[in-house]
Amino acid sequence: MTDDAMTDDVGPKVALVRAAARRRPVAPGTPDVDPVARVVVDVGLAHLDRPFEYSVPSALADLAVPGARVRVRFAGQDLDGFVVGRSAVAEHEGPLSALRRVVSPEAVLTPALLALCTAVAERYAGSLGDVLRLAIPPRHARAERALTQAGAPDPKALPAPGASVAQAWAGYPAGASFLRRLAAGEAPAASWLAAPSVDPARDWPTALAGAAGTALAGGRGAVLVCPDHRDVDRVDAALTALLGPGHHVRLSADQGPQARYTAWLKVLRGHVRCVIGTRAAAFAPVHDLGLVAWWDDGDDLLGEPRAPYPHVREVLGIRARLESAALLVGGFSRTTATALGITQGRLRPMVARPVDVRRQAPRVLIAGEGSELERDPAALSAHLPSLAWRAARDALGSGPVLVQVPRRGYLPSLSCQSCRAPARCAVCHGPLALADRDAAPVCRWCGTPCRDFECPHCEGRTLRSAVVGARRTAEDIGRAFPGVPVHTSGAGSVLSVVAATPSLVIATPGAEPVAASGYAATLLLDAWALLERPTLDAGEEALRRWLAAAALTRGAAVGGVVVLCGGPSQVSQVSQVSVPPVEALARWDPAWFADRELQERGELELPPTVRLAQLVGSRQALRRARELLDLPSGVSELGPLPLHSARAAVPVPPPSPGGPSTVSPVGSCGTERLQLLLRAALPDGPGLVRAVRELRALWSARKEPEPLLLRVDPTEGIG
DNA sequence: GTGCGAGTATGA
DNA sequence: CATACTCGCACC
Repeated sequence: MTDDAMTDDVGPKVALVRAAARRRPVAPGTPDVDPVARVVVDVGLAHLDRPFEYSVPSALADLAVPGARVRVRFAGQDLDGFVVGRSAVAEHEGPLSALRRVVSPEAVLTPALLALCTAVAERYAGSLGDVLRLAIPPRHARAERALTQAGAPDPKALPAPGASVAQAWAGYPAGASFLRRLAAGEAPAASWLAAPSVDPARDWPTALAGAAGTALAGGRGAVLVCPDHRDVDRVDAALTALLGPGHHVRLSADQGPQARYTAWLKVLRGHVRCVIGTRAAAFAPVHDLGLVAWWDDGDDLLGEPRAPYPHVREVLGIRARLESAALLVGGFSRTTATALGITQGRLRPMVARPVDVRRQAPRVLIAGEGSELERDPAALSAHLPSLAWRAARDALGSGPVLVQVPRRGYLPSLSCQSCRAPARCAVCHGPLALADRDAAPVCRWCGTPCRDFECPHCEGRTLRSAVVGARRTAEDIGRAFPGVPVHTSGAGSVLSVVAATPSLVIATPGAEPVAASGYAATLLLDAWALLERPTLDAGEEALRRWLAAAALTRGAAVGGVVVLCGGPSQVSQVSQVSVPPVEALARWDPAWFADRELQERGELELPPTVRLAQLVGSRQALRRARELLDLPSGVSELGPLPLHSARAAVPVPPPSPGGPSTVSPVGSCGTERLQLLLRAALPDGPGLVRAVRELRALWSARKEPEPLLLRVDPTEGIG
């Protein structure tokens, strides 16, 4: 920092700064052009989340372009940052340090990306630095060099979106006008409920690719996001089929650093304008963006697990607005968040004709209605209702049968044999689970093995499995259908496709392989297990998973059948009562369910009809947080309550005699973590989020000793 | 977070 | 009066 540039240029006041900042360094090596750089420094402190000014040594004048990665001295350490602007004069009164190094002159933080990341940080009360880390992949110098040497590719001729796109969207009356407006450079926004189709010319990946192709043909770019890489594979293939190679790139977490950065650079440099990828692809710096689209809004993989936890829905929604792009959210089901967009007039519904849905959707049967007393020994041994067993047996004559099981692993969840209460850890009251067939049960929260179980309610000492998991089911079902090949797909080994020949495919939700020309039948097991999850979205999530599996099944017109097992209707008295997710599946009417669910959320003042913010910490931390919080009017406080109260259906028994000191804290279970929820009506949401952001800055500036977690739009602990 | 200066405590 | 330490705040 011995640079003389630093002393020279702290001069006249700032009136002309804005005009001067617009000039670009023209003559290489000219030292006096915009010698001040505004730098967003990655200092992990909330109250320092703003640009700082540095002097630009003349040797770096041409390299330190807006968007470049740099290294700067900050508070005695070398930190990474991005140049976000250059100017002739500093606004900062004191002396400036010099940029230490330009890591790469590649302008990775484009103005559009900066605007997007700033808006996302604001929306989630997070820091810009955190969002930039999600948006910009780590630099890979070799990829940068290799791509530079390769040079920009010749723009290949784009095939005009022809009959194939029209065909993929033919089943949707609103499709033609959406595509027309998209092609014309407008910004339509739609919630697309895909009709199930096992016809590759009309399936959802082809339709999505067609929408992207339409944006490209209109001279604009497209960003497509899918929850996982298998969905990305399908859309990737559909894009290649439609556009040929070279017009799109893929950006997904399963790529290596070099492949990922190469693909990202191709987008940044404008070599391609179409991206298909997993959630981080929502930030891909596509030029002239014309379309943002994502698939399966309800999949929790679209929620970023790192701070500030932005959801693809919000990122792409903000982005469509900032860049005037069309927006398309697709799925076999519709989330309440998307249904809200429709009622607010932000989204237009795009659905198939009822007659097409009826033909293309499988027939849905609810096991337990009517013939439940009839028992088959083979069905019994497979733990299947006989209706399901017979459906599978019949279907195996003509193709593969999918069996969806809601939980992974072997006997995953345990309860008391005598009173059926969920078995809980003696240390922290987390749920007990069997990881292996032979090992002792283990707490899923703190990992403590449980050697001698004693039920706090009935003093029973025996455990039973509450839900039969995937591996167990595969063994049982395999025995029930001797001679039929059995495939499993789930955590660890996920299959993407299975052949059209008869086989049994046991899969956990989200891991169902696609069967060429569709499954002949699909069994959905343990419906209760999904429905009774004590989370806000249990019904929505159950229906989403059922529809996703059912959509891989042949249409009713060609004998496709889905059997829902272990659902509420298996208790025949309950079948009279409407269980909305079950009814929505049977009628294949996700729109009805979403509307109904949204209305219920509205009546109960639950998200997405209100804005929630969550504070998590010790009792002292929350007390202090409330002192520092400057809440606008209209925000209500709920709690503080123990964080896991929703999941801990069992009351917490008193600590064993001998005092709390004998119970050693294990993991996070030892410290008492409470949550305080802040709730605001949607119009007051920005005020709530601003208050949370200010609290975060204060907490950091005051060096509060206790940790405090702040989260806007929490997903856990709000059941 | 780190570095530093002001202010305060401690001891020869 | 010199040195050791804490506290508070700026960090460009």
